[in-house]
Amino acid sequence: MSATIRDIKAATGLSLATISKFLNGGNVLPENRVKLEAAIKELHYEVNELARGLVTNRTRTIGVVVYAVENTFTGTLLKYVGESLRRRGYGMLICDSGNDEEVEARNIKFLINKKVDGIIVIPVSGRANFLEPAKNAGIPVVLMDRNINGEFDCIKTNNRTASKRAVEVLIDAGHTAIACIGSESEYTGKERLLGYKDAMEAAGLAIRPEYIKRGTHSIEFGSTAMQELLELPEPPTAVFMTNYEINLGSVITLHRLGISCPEEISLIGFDDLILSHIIEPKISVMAQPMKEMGERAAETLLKHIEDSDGEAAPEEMILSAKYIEGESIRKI
Amino acid sequence: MSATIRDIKAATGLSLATISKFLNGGNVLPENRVKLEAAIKELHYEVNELARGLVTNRTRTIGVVVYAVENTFTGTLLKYVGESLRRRGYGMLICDSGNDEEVEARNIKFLINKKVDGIIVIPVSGRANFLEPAKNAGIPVVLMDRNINGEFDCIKTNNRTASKRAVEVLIDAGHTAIACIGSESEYTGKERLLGYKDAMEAAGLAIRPEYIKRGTHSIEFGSTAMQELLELPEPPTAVFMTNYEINLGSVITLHRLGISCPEEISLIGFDDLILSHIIEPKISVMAQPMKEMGERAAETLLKHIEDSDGEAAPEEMILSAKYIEGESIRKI
DNA sequence: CTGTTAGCGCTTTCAG
DNA sequence: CTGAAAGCGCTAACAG
Repeated sequence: MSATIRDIKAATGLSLATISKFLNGGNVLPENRVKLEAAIKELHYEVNELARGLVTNRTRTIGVVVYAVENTFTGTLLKYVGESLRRRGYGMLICDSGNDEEVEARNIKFLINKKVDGIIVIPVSGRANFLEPAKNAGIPVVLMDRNINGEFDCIKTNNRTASKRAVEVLIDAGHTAIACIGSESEYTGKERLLGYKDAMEAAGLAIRPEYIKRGTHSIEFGSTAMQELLELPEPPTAVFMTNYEINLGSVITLHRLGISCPEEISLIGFDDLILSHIIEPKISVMAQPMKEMGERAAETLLKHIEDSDGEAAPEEMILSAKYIEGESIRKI
Repeated sequence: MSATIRDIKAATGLSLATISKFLNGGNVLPENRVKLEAAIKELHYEVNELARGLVTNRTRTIGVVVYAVENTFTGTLLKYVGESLRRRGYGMLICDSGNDEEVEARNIKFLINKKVDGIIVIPVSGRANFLEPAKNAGIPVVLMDRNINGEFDCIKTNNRTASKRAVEVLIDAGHTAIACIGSESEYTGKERLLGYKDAMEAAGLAIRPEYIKRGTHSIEFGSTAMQELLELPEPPTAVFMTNYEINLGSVITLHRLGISCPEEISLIGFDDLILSHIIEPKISVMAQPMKEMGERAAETLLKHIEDSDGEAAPEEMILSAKYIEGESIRKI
């Protein structure tokens, strides 16, 4: 169907080696350059990257595995990762795990078989064995957002510290009955809960078990957890919501029940994605530096690939989340 | 680095042909099957899809090019497309065009060079020449959401009819001063504006030029357009917002200016993505069948690939958007 | 059922 | 600067 280098050879009379050299930016005689350019245009020739990759053992393609593509957080990260990779001349092969660990494991194998030069993962959960095949194949891996066990490079934010800071904002506003809604299976959920406890303890406040809600990373859970908190005999006066989906779910419940924020309940959330700007009132949040995370992940991975620095010790890069003030916290 | 079929040969004593046959699901003697499985596990053998693709001329991979990955609409579509493809044994190679037509054109070439079996595109705009290379290479293409010029298969919704219906809902509620905010460069923007006009004309209502706002497909534009409408000497009593981003932008403005909906202004929007459920009040919308669109796109493309039906006439599949009632329309 | 052989389209020595 | 030849890892005849 499509033209090959042999068709170019037939059209120009040049040898395969010369054509290949030209395709890869090498020097050829001006007259040959003209002939080649004409033949390539004429025949709609495009390099077959399969063949090229087979011999060079490099595909200039990075696999990116995300736990859910439809998620705004991962979508935003993908955007920045993709931009960085493109700038460096790499393509991106995105795989969606659909929050399913089996699919995630298959995605990794798929990418290995496709001979990607490296893999970036925003993992579904905290189990790392699914990355074994990449390790065996010698393919560098960089994790984002959620760390696993220190075996791989990881770009993340100071989840625990930032969470402590978030809760301190509530405490500084005079709140003492502070609840926390978080995801239970993920790395970030665990870290952020620890930050919550850090702040409470540092302030000498009691941690009431009924104020800690843990469940899935979902709008649904955020919604029901908030409702349960409100139905307690002594509901909290402030809530720390530890991820974007929980921010959304919580706010849905408040709207549904007609509870006003910050008058009746104060909120602080995590992640400053578009929603935060549209919800009334504007929620105060700890914002993760999305662009920087994406860029750092791409750069770190490419450094490994291009320096092929064998077995460098895994690095953990921790970026700082920033406090963005909204109007969701009442001083008492 | 990784094991090849030759390593398996050395480990088992079998021939390349037998091993290949086994890898592709062929029958081998039970004892050989045992040997092969052991060797494969032992050596962490994984097929090199580059080599396989080179000889079979099929990669079982579909390229998907979207105008913006971080966009919830495309993310949702990607999710369903990906699920369908996986179910059929195909992988998905996602490329983000970042709303840039040059990047989009490069993405198509990238996918061709990677020898994908087919391409699904949610295009940036209405210019089709960027798909020429795919045509030349004989790679089937299916468009989603935005049609281009009838040269390719396309899965979309009844934008014009659905828009007419949306405006009729406003008219039926007694509104006559109805504005429309839409994107100007895209196929969907144009179609939806036509639907608006259809409804206005059918009802014998004047179409006031100052009530038609056209600009980019963005939250920013939705936001400023709504503001401009409100500042008119005679502001509209109802607004038809023709895409998701414009829904968001418009609502942000209302919130910022403290204008209440539906008391002071009535709204109807397009697309029922998560935001609609969190915004107060719940916006009435025309909802596109996201899952069906994704599935149909995948199925249509695979049919072309697997039947390799040469030059079948391009098909346009039109799905119906559904009216979802919210609380954003006041009867007058 | 198994083995031998040729070749997919490209890059890469190594000579010239 | 150019060319001839070998080979990346796999599949696909064809024989046996």
